[in-house]
Amino acid sequence: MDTITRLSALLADCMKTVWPEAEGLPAAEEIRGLLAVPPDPALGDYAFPCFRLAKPLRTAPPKIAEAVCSAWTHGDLASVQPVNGYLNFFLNRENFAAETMAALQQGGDRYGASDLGAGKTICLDYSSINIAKRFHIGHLSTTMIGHSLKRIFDYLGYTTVGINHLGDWGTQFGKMICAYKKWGTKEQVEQGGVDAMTELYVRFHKEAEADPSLEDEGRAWFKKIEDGDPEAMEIFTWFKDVTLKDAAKVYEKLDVTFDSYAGESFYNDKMEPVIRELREKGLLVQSQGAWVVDLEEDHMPPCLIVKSDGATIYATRDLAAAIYRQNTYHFDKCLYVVAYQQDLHFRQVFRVLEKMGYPWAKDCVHVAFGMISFEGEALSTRKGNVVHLEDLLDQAVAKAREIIEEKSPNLENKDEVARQVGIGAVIYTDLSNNRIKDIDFRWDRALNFDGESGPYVQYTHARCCSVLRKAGDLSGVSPDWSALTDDEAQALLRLLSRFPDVIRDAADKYEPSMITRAVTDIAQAYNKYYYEHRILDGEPAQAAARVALTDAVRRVIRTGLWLIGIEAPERM
RNA sequence: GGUUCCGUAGCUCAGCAGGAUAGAGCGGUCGCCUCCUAAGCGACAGGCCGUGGGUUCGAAUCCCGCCGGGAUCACCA
Repeated sequence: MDTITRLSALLADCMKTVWPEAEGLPAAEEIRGLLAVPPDPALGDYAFPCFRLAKPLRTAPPKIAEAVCSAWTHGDLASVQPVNGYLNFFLNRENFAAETMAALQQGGDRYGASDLGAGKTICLDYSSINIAKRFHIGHLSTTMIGHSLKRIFDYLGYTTVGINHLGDWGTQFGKMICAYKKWGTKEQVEQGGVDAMTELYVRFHKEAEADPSLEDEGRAWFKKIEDGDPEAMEIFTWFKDVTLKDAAKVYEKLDVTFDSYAGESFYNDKMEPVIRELREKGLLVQSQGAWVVDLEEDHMPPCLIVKSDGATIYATRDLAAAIYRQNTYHFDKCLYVVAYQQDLHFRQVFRVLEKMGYPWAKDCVHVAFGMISFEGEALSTRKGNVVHLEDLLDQAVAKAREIIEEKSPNLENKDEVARQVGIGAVIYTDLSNNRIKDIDFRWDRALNFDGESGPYVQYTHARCCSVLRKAGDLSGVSPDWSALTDDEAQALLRLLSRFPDVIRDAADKYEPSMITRAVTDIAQAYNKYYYEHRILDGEPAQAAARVALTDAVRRVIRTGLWLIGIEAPERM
């Protein structure tokens, strides 16, 4: 049991002793939640506000605080002082250090991991790229938030299923084939890849303005895809392969993987049963020539299921996909890491699932994130107002390489470290703010390696590694935890002790940025500690304690960075 | 207009199941490498927490109104 949990339990007992008859006293668990950190460390390490006890006990808060203080008998754990209605606890620092270090050492490389999610499955729908489109910065958030959440839930013992719900269906693919047949060559697409496909698509639209009959030809080609025409399928599948090969390069750089690439086309033959089911359940009504599910009682516009031309739409596919995922994976949660623009769409789809009588509809969650713009303007492929992710990653790596050349000319594996640092910087920026915040991409900010940044945290990790290399072997020395009773070490220990809670909070809120912030705080606290204290000098027992703390920081930073998808080089 | 999200330092943001004097980073000014990595550390400057009410012993945090901004409102995804 960690120190805070013990403190909470003892405080609950203590209050029960003082007021055996009282009702409405908080239980240990509740106390743990109410414990606060005082604004000034001089006031104590933890504080319990007594104000809400005033009513049940019919006593003024300062009196309550005094009564608890005089009954407190656990000075070995913490001393306590009454101040203005607060119980201010001063932890026994050596004890806190010893307990926290014990937990850290017991956790080892899996500190903060748990079996909380044992037997539970989480599906994550993220990245979900479109076929024939280049991977650009607008795809980074969904990719990295999803990837990070997958690692976080893995770490907490859940079974996770990462799904890249490919955007590989729709009339545009018919148009692309049409354009390819008219103006394209095999070599052109083989060599030009996705860019060549985009060119064909752009050309199609240009020519279609002059010759509207092209639109019909495009539609005809899409119909052929739907019907499984061999030639159409061959080209379509090929386009898909080329796109995925292109995306694979980026995924490899980011070290992002998926368990499934079942995209929209995968559900082509799975929508008919859904439509039938909706009809049987009496949910489908005809409106303006289309079939919809009315959601007026939910204050939402109707959910369109079948268009007036008889074709299905993305809501239909999302319904089919959700049902398929539940039947296949039996998920406990299905997370959709998709931009907030689609908020209404998901609310509609989830509501329709509920109306269909699926109790698991409530387990579908839209993990929404903010929009990305570029230097203040909306991203637009047509206007050329995009930054391709590969370019961004390459530039970040190049910048890292420059800095290494300047600061660590003797580093052995410069290219490898430049790759880790450059990509880490990009990912850190993406996962540093609450996901709902819009991001205005700016080159100067994306390539800033100072202050709160990926490289800063990685640097701190490398610094820990450096200290540990110089420490030599202290395994025979029993650490003297009283060497960790200073303010800086205690601040660091507090952050480290809270880290497992942070992981759980991040999972509860689907918020990787909480991890980003936690590792940043730990890095800051360590850098401060590093400047205030000599780690390797002094008595062996003291050095052993400080080295152990350094090793704990190293491991926690490494774990934290891993959870957000960033590597931790040992030198930089 | 309906729905929904957001508004905290010049900029980017933490803090929001209410708690003591609102915190970081960037940018600015000024310090710190005979000592474990200066991609670091410290100091200074910078705030009616959009605004007006309400609830409360206590509100940046909860509720309501208003102002400002984003997103969205069926045959694209």
